[in-house]
Amino acid sequence: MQADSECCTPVTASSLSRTDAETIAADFKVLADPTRLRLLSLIASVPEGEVCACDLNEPLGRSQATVSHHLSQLTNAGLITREQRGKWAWFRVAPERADFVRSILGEPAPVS
Amino acid sequence: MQADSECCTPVTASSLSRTDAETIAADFKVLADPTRLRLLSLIASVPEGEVCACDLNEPLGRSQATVSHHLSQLTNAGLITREQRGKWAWFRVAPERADFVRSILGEPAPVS
DNA sequence: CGAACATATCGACGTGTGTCAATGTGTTAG
DNA sequence: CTAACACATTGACACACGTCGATATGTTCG
Repeated sequence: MQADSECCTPVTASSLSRTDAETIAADFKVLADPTRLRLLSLIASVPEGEVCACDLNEPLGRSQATVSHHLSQLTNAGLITREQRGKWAWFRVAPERADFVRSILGEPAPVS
Repeated sequence: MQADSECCTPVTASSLSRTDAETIAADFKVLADPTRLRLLSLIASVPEGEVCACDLNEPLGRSQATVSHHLSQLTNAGLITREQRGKWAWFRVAPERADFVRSILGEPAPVS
């Protein structure tokens, strides 16, 4: 792995396990899509705190099926919550994640 | 887009632009891969502060080509820096990003 | 120069995923 | 009950991307 000169350091220190890395990567993967970020931004920006899915299709320019798919992903990740009310589904940013979501949508670089 | 009942809120508030969303998503995409996270973790965990690429192939269990590819992505994203020293390439966590990187690798959920 | 080595790049492959049209499920209105 | 509507699910498709073997680039040493 190395020749004979003064290279290298052993890398003995503890690092992420395969499973931990996969868990963290999965969390980031949810945020790594522009449509999902805009969806999250739309939900977070509404003053009432909640939006029904019927108002999310048009501003995103995506089909109803695609928006529904992304809403599921965001819900499964625990970033938003879903509440069925009559024939409409209402979404809001998960309270525990509100600060995190706000910090993400603020600046170009993640968290910074 | 809606029937006649009391649904829905206009969603007039400002949200992410398409280009902003793409920029942020690209940043997260770099962090959304287990191998890249473990690579970042290895570099961040070495006490000397820098590691040469020759010590990163074996602990990751990936080919030299794959590790090199991921190192390029992390470098392009500004998360690590690369310094050619002789025939070896040395990598360290970018100083400006050190706090951010540490916060990521600490807990299962991103930033929390 | 030429050999040995470290790293980057290339080409190819398999898999994952964002997208949509079509269809299914459940709710409300008449 | 039936029609209309809101939303979820399915199947298919295109494309992005992680991965590797092979090869290219660049460095050191004799």
